Parts: sequence; C-alpha cells; structure tokens
Amino acid sequence: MGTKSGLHQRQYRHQLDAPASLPVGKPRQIFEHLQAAIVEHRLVPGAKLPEDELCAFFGVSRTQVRSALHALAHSGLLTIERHRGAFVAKPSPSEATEVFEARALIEPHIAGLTARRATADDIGYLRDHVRTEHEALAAGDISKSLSLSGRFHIAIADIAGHELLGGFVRSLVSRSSLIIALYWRNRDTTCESHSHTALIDAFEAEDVTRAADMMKDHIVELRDGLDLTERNAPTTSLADLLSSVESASQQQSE
Amino acid sequence: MGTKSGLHQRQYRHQLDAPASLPVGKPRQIFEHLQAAIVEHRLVPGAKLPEDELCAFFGVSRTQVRSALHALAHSGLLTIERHRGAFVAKPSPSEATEVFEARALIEPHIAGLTARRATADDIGYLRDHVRTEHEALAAGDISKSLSLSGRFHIAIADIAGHELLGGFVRSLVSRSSLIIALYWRNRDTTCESHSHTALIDAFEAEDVTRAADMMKDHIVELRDGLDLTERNAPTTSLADLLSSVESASQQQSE
DNA sequence: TAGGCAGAGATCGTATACGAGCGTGCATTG
DNA sequence: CAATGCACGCTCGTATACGATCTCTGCCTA
Repeated sequence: MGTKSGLHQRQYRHQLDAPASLPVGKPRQIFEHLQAAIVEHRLVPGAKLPEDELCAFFGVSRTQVRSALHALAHSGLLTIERHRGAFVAKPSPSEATEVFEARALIEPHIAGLTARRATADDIGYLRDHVRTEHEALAAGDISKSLSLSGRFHIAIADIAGHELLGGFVRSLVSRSSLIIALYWRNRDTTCESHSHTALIDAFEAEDVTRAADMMKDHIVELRDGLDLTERNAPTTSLADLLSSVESASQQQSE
Repeated sequence: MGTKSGLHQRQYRHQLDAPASLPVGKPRQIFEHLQAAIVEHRLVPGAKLPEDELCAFFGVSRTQVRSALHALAHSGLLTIERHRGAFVAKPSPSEATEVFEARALIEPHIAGLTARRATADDIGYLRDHVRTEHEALAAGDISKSLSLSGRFHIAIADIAGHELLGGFVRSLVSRSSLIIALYWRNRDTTCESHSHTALIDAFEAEDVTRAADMMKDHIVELRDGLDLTERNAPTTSLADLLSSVESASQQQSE
C-alpha cells in the first residue's frame, strides 16, 4: 500500500484537513473553511453559526451546510443544540484539561515514532516550518503564529505515519486552538519555537526517548501557558453565563 | 458540574452509545442500532447498507438514515463511497495494527486512572460483568462474549472518568470488534476473562502501575489473537481485490 | 410598574422531489 | 464468438417545501 514508501514522497500538506470519512465535495470545503476560521480565531467560541447565513455565504443549500456542521460537531469544534443551532464550542476548563492530558499521552508516543522515521527531508521541512513560525512571531502576527504552531504538531504526526493517532492529534490540536482562545495567558509566546527546535534536534539524532520526553515537556509547557482554574467558566460574568453553551448539553450525567 | 460527585452515582450503562455530538432523536437510535449490529457481527465487514432499505426498516426518511450513516462513517465503522453507498468498513491489517497500537497506548493510561478512582461499587460492578462474560462463554455464545468483553473495556474507561479518552476507547473498541470479525484466529477465547479478573484485582489494590502494565499486556494479548499478516489484504485473490473497499478511499497517499 | 401570557417571526428538523453518477445487461460489430 | 459501445435502471447527492419548536416582543392584568 506504500505506507512505508510513501514516506519518501511525502506531500508536506500537513493541513488541518477534514477526516477521511466525509467524502470530497462541497461539504468538505465548507468543513475546512469553517475549521480554518475557528482555528484561526476568526470565529470565537460561543459564536452562532446560522445555517441560512452559511448557505448564503457558500452559495449552497442547507443540506450541505448541515452536513459540514454535523461533522464539525463530531470533531468537537461545534456544539449543536436542538432547535437552537450550531455554536462554536466553548470547552470547559475540565474539558480543556482533558485535551491536554490526551495530548501529553499521545504526542510523546508520536514524537518517538517520528524520531525513528524522519528522513533528512522531513527534518528540513520541519526546520523550514519553525523558521516560518519565527517570522510570524517577529512580524507580531500572533494568530498566524499560533496556527503555525498547531500545524507543526500535525506535521510531526504526519511524519510519524500513524494514520489513526495522527487523526487524534489533528482533532486535539484543533480543539487546543479553541482552548487557547479561551484560556490563553498572554505571555511568553516565544518559548515555544525554542521547544520546537529542540524537538527537531531530537528527531535528527533519532533519539526516541529524548524526543518523547521533550514532547511531553512541551505539551505540559503549553498547558501551563493557560489559566485553567475552574473559576473561569462558572462565574466569569453574567453576560458570559447567559451565552454559555456548554453547560446545558455537554454534561450527560443525569 | 458534578463530574466528581457523579462517580458515586454511576449509572453503569457502559453501552457503546453514540458520541455526544449527535443530538438525541431518531438518528441517534438508528446509529446505535446499526452500531450494535456491526459490533455483534450481525453485519459483516463489506456488507452494503442501502439507504432505502434502512428507511423502510426504521420507518423514517432518508434524511435521518443518512445522518446516522455519516456519523458511523466518522466513527470508522462505515465507509461511504460517493454514488455507491455505505459499506461496513473492512479495516486493512495495517489499520488494524494501528487500532491496537492506539489501544496499547491509551488503555493502560486509562487503567491507571481507574485504579486510582474505582470505588468498591465499581469493583463490584466489574466483577459482576466478568461473571456475565463467563456465563456467555460457558453457554458457548461467542458473539455475546466478544461483545461483553468490549463493554468491559468501556466500563473501565467510564470509571476512569476521562470523557475524551473514554470516547477514544469507545471508538477503538468498536473498531476492534470489526477487526476481530476479519482477523480472528479462533482459539484460546477463554484466556481473556482471566486477564479481566486480574485487572480488577489490580484496580482493587489501587496499584496504578500494575493495572497499567496488565492492561498493556492484555491489549497485546488481544492483538496476538489476531492474524494480521499483510498477506490477507493485498494478495488473497482477485475477487477480494475487486471487492476491496478500503484500498480506494482510506489511503490518501496519492 | 412589574410580571405573565400570547402571538408573530425566525430557525431548525424532517420529508419529499428531482437530477447526477454508476453499474448492468443487451445489442451491435469486427 | 468475443469485445466494445450504449442505454436503461438503480442508488445516491442536492435542493426545496413544510411542519415543529424556540425566542422575542408587545399587551394585558394584578
């Protein structure tokens, strides 16, 4: 099937593309368009996505919009409430914690695989990527910087060659972007790309253990850049509480 | 939000229910019905699921059936081919390998959490569950036994209380059922429930490390019960190659 | 004046209808 | 007789229409 030989012909897309389950076509384009908008923080958590407006914007019928919306909901980027509509998800602090716990579990393993499999070309690609990240940072484009940082993790997952875990990473990275929009602490943005560079060094040295450890530390570092104290969600402000979407539908504990 | 207090009032559903993303209603029922049929091997891999027949069976319109079908495709249980229809997925050996690699990574972590959090009631529930598994085995009901075995892992994930990783486990267990249908070796079915009992003992002792190690071994044991040699998919016969569904759409390495 | 209720508007859920792509069988031709 | 082209039918993709539910606003009443 060319899983191993495909390594040498990697396409270096590394985009946040839609899962393979939804077929090519307009719904997929809508999915990716909306996903990009959410990941790049142009659509903020809690924002409503009325079907009619999306229909008008994309020039299609509600059928396709709904298909994309449901796929995004399945990816955890949207919450759909019956007879109310689709909203950009607002992960609670506990959900955010879970996302980073999952990343701290999965991505080190991925990094280990990458350290084993990365070719010289892959290393070169990753270094280029980090360079682009630096440029975005230097230009003060925080949004682009964050987006690129996410894609870096996806690139690593792609090199690891594990389709399944790679899909998990894609999903987790997307949701992380949402979490950052909500709980970001606004400081030491720069330390990240250093971690990235060090990570690449570990890949180049084919040091599986070090790569895994560094990735683990990096994820923890990312999480520590967030303010996930519970006070954020339940009692920030009245306005927030009223527009709060997640408390109604996410908890299925009844 | 009662995430911690909910532990004491656990409902012990532990079913293979649909992800929280798709709203309650008929589509969810259809989803769960089909999922159950697939997991219990009543719908074999490669089987076609024509929308019209499903509409007739469930007494609803195509809209709802399609919604459920797409959700199942997103879960990896179905593959939908444009203008061809929905088919029960036929995971390739490499995909199967990935599923068990992912389980070997995630479930030991889950088991560690479970060892920390399991209450006496939880332990009791798990022991009851194993007892039921034994009964199914004694009755020679292989299908039910496999199904229960899967639910055991889901029960553990529920006790662990990690919604996100729990969702991953649910998905992986479902797909494992599909994999077992394809690559099962037909022997030593009984060793499993011993592993389960030993696992519960580790939970009861609150021995995190041992629980994780045992789960890891158990997953490896499960995988070793399969015949995942590559010869199965690529070169069995021409007929197989022609009816092979997964090679066309799953591999995006073009 | 404050609270509750009812109606209108808007949005979503579901069903149905039509068009497009694909598979199959037959007819035709070399 | 075999191979190829064509046309038919079937299934799915998409659009549209209708009904259900929610929300908002205005009015009525205490």
